[in-house]
Amino acid sequence: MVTIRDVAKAAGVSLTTVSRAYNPKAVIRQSTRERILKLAHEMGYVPNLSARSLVTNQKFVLGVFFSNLRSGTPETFLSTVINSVYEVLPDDYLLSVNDIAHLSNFEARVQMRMAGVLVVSQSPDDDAFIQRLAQAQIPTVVINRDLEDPLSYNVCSDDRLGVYKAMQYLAQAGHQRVGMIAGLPSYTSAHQRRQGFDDGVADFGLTRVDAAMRPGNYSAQAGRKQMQAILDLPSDQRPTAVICADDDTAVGALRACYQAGVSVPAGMSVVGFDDSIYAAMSVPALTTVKKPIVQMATAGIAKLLALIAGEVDTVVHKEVIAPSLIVRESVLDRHK
Amino acid sequence: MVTIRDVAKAAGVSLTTVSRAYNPKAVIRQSTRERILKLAHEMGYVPNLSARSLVTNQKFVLGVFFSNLRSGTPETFLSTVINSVYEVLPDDYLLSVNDIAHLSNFEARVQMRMAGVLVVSQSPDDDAFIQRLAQAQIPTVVINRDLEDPLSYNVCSDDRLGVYKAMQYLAQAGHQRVGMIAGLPSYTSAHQRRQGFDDGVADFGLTRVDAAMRPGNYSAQAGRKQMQAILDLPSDQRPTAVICADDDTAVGALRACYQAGVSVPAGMSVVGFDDSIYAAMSVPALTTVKKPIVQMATAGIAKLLALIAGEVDTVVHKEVIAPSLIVRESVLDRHK
DNA sequence: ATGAAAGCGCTAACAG
DNA sequence: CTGTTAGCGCTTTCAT
Repeated sequence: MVTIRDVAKAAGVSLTTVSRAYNPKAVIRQSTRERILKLAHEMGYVPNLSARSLVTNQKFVLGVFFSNLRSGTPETFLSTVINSVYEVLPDDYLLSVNDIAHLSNFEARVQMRMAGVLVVSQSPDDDAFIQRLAQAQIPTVVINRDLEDPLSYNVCSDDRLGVYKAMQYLAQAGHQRVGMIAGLPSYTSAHQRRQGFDDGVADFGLTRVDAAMRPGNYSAQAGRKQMQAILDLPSDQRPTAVICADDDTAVGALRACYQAGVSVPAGMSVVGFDDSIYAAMSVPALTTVKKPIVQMATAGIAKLLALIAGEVDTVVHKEVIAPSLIVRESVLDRHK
Repeated sequence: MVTIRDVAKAAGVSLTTVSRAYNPKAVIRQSTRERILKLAHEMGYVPNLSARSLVTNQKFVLGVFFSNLRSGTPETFLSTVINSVYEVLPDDYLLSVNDIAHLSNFEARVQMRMAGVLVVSQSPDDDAFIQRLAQAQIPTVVINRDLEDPLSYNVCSDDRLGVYKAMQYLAQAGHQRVGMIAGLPSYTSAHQRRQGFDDGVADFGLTRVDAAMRPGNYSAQAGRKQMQAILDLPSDQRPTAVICADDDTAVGALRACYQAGVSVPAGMSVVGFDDSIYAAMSVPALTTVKKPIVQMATAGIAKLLALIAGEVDTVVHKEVIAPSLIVRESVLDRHK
């Protein structure tokens, strides 16, 4: 293993000079730096980060935490977020992927070793963890969930607006009677999506079909069961379109329609939320609100890197990104 | 920050003794060890791994590499593999997720810092990377792909057998005329799956419909296009069932049927491969061969940990796991 | 069974 | 602009 000493000897300078060559803001003659860097590279020298960490206390791992990797994390999140992180990750940093629900040894894994943490949060269950990060003074950015009382930087999407846009689209497509299969009441996003629904009904003069306002839990099972209940309604009492709290719910709803022999969108229109990978794959392909996960991840990681670099920004604590509507096949245009 | 010195002082022993308390195989009186460990814990002492690494050269990061996180990695792989790793990961290890196709700085990220690497390989493109790991003497296990000439431990699934099982099922369900939409010819798995098809045709007396033997590339687009071509055949020249090289292809095939007004499975049976997350979600739900990803990951990580621990095993270099058939709705039972 | 001392590879004052 | 020196927190001989 070639160390800084070997390089120093070969270059005919002291350890310190070599060390400085690797430190961008050290004062050193440009020509010496170049000469050393070139030589070091030829010799196959790679700085030992353990040694550096030991003296500087710097860390070279960036942590990404998901609420629960075993269930509930939309699969697209994982790869999308990881990719976004790598876009901008300094090339001596490692990216560690973790699961809040099953984390053990916070001290050794997180506190001692992570330069910063990006939390992709799905639920308030993560609050204890987020608080712990704050206490440990670890630079943290929370994305995906709207933090009520932000202890950390927070980048989230405007879910209310997303559903509102879907409602507008429904109205324009000539729908009048609408229903909704909701999300888990304990989730902030569920309320925001419901709010978008209510605002849409009010602003676009739609009719809320109370018997078609159903509870749900972000699962396909619930989506199926609740859509069955809606389809059990006499056809003149049914809504012509149903907004689902997420794509899983919507896919379940699609299945219920299929099994009941109701064609989508001819007999029932369905709208999802998230734009998960199977939204485009489903039959029919799902019209859905695309959660701006790429934008949240990109903005979040940029902020995190700035925090780590010490560029503190005490003003902006929350950033809200607008989602967009992806029109596919599951909503009928009643004007045609 | 509390260091080993502080603990030593508080316990009235030397640094060395505290260090020994943390080293399972050091000679130290049991009662002293317990006393020290308890005290250290109370004081909030956490061993500094940078310092330990510096002297022992041990590493405390386990790397998981995927062929390409931006495309081609079935989404389920990611979370499944990560979960399997955490099942057994020692709690002072970090898990780092990486992308072979976009890896930079091998030396600093991998060579200097990873105790071992689990490669979830999709294609021969990864061979250069695998070779590099071998050269760098990094404990490595490659899963998911059948390595022709294993430089590393290799855990893969018997894809031939998987398709063969599907063929058997088709035969039992009364199908006679069969076709296939294949995978990328450059992939070993494509050949193995094709072999399973051919073996199935031979052993179960099925009829291979040559006009329905189509190329593919593991994408829904290809699946759709190729199924369209199959559906363009006069109905008496069509196969009654088509095996797809993977679930993406199968989902595309499902769409083609839907658009052509051919109902699945009544008018056409479709079988996938992988058991990806949308296999259960599709309409109709896909009958498919489940790739034993959990088993591969579990076996692979166990082997990797053994390698890291220095328990070398020069005999077994490859482990092959049998996949299973998941019966859902996309195959017609022609006996009914 | 325990302690003293040396040193892992590097950075950070402090001099020059 | 460059070199000398003193550690960072820990493990490891070598004594005792």
